[in-house]
Amino acid sequence: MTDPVARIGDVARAAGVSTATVSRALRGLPHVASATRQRVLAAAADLDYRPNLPAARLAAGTTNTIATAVPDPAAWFNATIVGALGRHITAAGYDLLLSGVASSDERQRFIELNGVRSGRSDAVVLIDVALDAEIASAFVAQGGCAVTIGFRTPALSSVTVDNVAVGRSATEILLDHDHRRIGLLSLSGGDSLNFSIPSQRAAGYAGAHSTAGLTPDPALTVSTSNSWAEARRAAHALLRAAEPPSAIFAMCDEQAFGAMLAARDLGLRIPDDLSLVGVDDHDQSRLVGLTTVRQHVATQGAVAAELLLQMLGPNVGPPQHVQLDTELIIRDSVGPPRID
Amino acid sequence: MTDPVARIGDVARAAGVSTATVSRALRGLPHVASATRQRVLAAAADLDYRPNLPAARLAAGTTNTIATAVPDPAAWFNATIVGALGRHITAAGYDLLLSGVASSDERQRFIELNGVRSGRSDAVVLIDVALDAEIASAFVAQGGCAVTIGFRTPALSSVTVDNVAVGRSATEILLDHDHRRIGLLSLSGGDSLNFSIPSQRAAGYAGAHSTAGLTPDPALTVSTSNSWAEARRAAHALLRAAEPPSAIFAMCDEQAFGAMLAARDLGLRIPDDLSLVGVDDHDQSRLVGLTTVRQHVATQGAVAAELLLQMLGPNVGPPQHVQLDTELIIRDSVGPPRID
DNA sequence: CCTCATTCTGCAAGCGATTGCAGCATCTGA
DNA sequence: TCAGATGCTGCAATCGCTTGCAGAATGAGG
Repeated sequence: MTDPVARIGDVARAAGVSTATVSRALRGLPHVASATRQRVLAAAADLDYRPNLPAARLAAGTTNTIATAVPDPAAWFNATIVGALGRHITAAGYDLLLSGVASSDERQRFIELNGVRSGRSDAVVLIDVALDAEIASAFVAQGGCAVTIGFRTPALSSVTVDNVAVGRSATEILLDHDHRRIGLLSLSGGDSLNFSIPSQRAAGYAGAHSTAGLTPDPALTVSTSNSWAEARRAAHALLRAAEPPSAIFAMCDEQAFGAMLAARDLGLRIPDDLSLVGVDDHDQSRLVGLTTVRQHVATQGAVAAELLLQMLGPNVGPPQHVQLDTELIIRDSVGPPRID
Repeated sequence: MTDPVARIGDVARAAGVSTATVSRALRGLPHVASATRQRVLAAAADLDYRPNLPAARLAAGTTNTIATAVPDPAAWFNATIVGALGRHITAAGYDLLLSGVASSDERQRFIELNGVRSGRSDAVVLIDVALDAEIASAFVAQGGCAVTIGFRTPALSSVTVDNVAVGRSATEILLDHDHRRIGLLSLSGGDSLNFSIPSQRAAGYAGAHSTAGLTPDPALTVSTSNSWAEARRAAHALLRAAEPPSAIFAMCDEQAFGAMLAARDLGLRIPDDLSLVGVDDHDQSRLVGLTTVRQHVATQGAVAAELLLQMLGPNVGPPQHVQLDTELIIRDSVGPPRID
C-alpha cells in the first residue's frame, strides 16, 4: 500500500548526479548542461517523481499560492471574479486558496492566517472585504502583498469602479423618466465588513437627487443581502407602503430580480407600474430585460491577477489603483411613471 | 522591513521551555501541564508568533488542505457547491484549494499534481470531472483520497443524483401534457471530460418516450454549454426548424433561460406557445416561473465535505456512494401544446 | 603550453516545524 | 520510606528540498 515514493535523492542516484543538480534541472534553472538535464528528466519520469511541495516551500520560502477572501463564494459576482482570477494565476503557476469570509471576525482571522509569516500564501486578494487602513498598513509592513477588489485602501493595490458614479447614473435614468419617488434597495454586507460599496452608491443616489433639486425620502431606502428572496420581501414592503415608489434602484441585479418577483406578487407590471434599475449586468439580466449599470466583473478578476503577478515579480513598485469603467445598459425595465 | 519574525524557538526561549513543548502546547496536545501551556500561549501571543505552515506540513506529513477540481468555477452550480463545501471544511480547519479544470489535459494534470505524493493536499474533490476507473484506482492505490460530485467511479466516494430519473421525470411532465415533439437541450461538458450527466439525462428522456410508446426525433436534440447565450442560439435554431418542438427539456436551468430568450426573440409565449422544463432549480428559476427538476446543490457540497472529513478521520472504510433525491418543481412554464 | 574566463556540478548547511524516546519529578499505595 | 506508576519535558533526529560557495572541467586567447 504505502509503496516507497521517489524522493529527489532517488532521482539523483538514478541519474548519477547530485540532488542539487536534479533540483536545478527539474525547475529549468540555468547552469545545467542540457545532456545532464535530459538524463535527469528521464530519471524523474521513469520514477514518476513528484517534488514534495511543503519541503520545497519550506526551503525556498515561497509558496506559489494566492489566498482569496470572499464574503460569499456562491454569489454570482464573487464566483465570476474568482473564476477569472483563478484562470489567470493558475496559468502563471500559482495555486488559488479560497476562503469564505462572512464576518469581520473571519476577516480578521483570514488576515492573521495569511500574513507572510505563516507561509500559507505569497499574496492575498480581498473581495469586497474592506480593511481598516491601519490593519492594511501593518500587513504590508510585515511584507504582506495584497490587492483588493471593490474597495480601496491606500496601502494596498486595488481594482474598483466608481461606485458613486454607478449610483448616480442609475438614479439619473430614473429621474430622467420623471420618477420622483425612487426606492433604494441597499446592500447589507454580512455583519460589519465595512462594506463600503453601498454607501458610495447611496451617495450617488442622493447626489443625483440633489442635482435635480430633490431630496429622497429616507423611508424609501431598505437594506437586504444580495439574495433575491430577501430583496423580494423588502421590495414587497416598499411597494405596499402608503406612498410607494414608482421606481426602484437596486444595488445589485440579484436584488432587482427579487424586486421583480415582488412586483409580480403584487400584480405590478414592469415598466408600466414600476421601473427598475440594477447594477452588475448579471448573466440573467438580459433575460429578464433589466436595465442595469454594467461593471465588467470578470475583467476585475483578470486585472487583479495582473497586479498580483506584477507585485510578485522582481521589481516591486508602489501600490497601484486601477478603476474600471462602467456603463448603463438600457433594456426594458425603465419607463415613465404611471399617471394615476 | 524584514523584521525578525518569531520562530518556534523564540517562543520556546521566551517561555523557558523546549520547542517540543511549544509545539505540543500550541496544538492542544495532551501531556502538557496547564501552567506550562499558559506560559507558552502567553509567550506566543506576546511575540505574535505564527507557525510556519510549510515547515509544519513537511514535518507532520499532512497538509490540512483539500483541493477541488471544477470545470467552471463561475457556473452557478459549481459555485454553489464550492461555497457549501468550503464552509464545511473550513469549519473543520482545512484549507480549500480551487482549480479550474476545463479540459481533460487539465484534469490529468490536476490528478498528477494532487496525488498524495506531492503533499499539495490531503484529499481531492472532483466536480463533474469524470475519471477513468483505471486512473481512479491508481490514485487510491497510491493513498489518494477523493470524493466525486456528479458522477460515480467505484473506487472513489461519490455524491450524485439519479440523472436518468431526472431526465425521465422532466420528460414525463411534458409527455403528460400531450407534447409529442420535445426538444432536448443537451449539455456539452468542456471538451472531453467524460461528462456523464448529459448521457444519463438523455437516457431518461429516451426512456420516458419509449415507456409512452414513442421514439424521440433525433433532430430535436442539440448540445450546448451551460451559457444561456449559447443555449439561446441553439433553441433559436430548434424553434425555427421546419417541424419545431412544442416543448423543450433543457438539461440545466441556465440553458432553459437561454431557451426563454429564444422564445421571446421569436415572439413565442411560455407556456402557451412553448413549454419548458429545466434541471437544478437555479436561484433565478423561481423568478421566471420555470418548471424544473430540483437537485439540492448546496447539500451535495455539504455531503461531500462530510464524506471527506470522515475519510480523513482515524478509521477509513470503503468508498461510500450517496445518492440524493431530486424533485420536480412545478411552476408556470409547462402547459398543453398549442393546437394549430 | 599556460592562464583566465566560463560553465557545470556537488557539498553541506539550512528552512522551521514534529515526534519517538528517554529522563526526571511527583504521586500513590503499601 | 520505597518501588512502581504516572505525568511532564527535552533531546535530537527527521521531513525533502533549495542554494551559496567552492571546486572541477572545458574552452578561448596569447
